[in-house]
Amino acid sequence: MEILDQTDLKILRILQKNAKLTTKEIADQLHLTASPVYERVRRLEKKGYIKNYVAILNKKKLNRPVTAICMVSLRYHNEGFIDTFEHQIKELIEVQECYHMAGKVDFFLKIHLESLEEYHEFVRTKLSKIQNIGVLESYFVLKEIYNTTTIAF
Amino acid sequence: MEILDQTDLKILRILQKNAKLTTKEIADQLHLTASPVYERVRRLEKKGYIKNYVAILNKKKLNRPVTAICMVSLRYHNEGFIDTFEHQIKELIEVQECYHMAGKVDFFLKIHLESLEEYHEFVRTKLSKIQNIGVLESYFVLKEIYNTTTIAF
DNA sequence: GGAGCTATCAGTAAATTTTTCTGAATATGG
DNA sequence: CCATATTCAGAAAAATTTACTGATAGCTCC
Repeated sequence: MEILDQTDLKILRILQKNAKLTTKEIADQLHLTASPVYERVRRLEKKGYIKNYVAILNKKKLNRPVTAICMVSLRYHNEGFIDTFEHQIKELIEVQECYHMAGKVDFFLKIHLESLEEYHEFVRTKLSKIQNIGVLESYFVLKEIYNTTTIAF
Repeated sequence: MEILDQTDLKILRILQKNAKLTTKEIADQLHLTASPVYERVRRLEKKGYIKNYVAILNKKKLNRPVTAICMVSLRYHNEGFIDTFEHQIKELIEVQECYHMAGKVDFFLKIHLESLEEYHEFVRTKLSKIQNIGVLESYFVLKEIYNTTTIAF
């Protein structure tokens, strides 16, 4: 299987919305029996189309109501500096996402915290300890309008 | 159960990394049997600590290798305009996340696409059709350094 | 058009997991 | 110290997963 057919795509669309459906339930939606659905899911996992299965938790109930976005620019852009930055960012447990960007900022971070005070502490004791940061711009989420893990295809 | 004990927190930490573990496997990690773990998971779902279970797919294999970040500012900030914007954004299937921000930009979007050309088309035929957009800044992800759905707690 | 090959599917049965229930042990609070 | 509530282990039933078999359809090359 090098290319996916419509059935494979449908299965992926279903699973990225709800991974707790049984193969039988998926099969019913696709007018198939459980066997082919089971085999296709296994194949999609093995081939790497499905990276993993996760539970999505309620941030607010777990006392992480603050989401901050950080735009970071480095002072120097040697390869070594960039790699070092990447390594150090991965150590910070508050960071959920980090991207190396094209444009006027170098890195983009999404961070989940308990409070604005904790953000202050995060910047003071962790981010600012990282060498070579030039510019740091902070933004805060007022309201989550839309947030999904699915991709459209 | 109004408050979570350490066992509940451990279960949540495990499930947000791997939702395919059996209750038995989780129980072994916690030195318990399957029954209490099963009951706790059910309770955590029911109480809303677990929002849902999803499969995380491989964007690149599904031909969505381009991630763009959009910063949007509105021209006018009446309540009606903001609500309208929110509604219209939710219709755009390319948008995976949208946040209303505090600061010099109003909205933050994360978008997954097939190519840079498709981004051009997305802005031309969809974003620019939304009324009242003042400033639009685009950034592109060069490299995904870190990207998880987990939160630290 | 037909033989041979491949891919996909349905059906079945065993293995595993989920789910429910019961009773024991431990903590809690008057 | 007793009564109550909570949490847990264990067992058994229900459901699902997993592996296997054979049938069918589509495709390719003669």
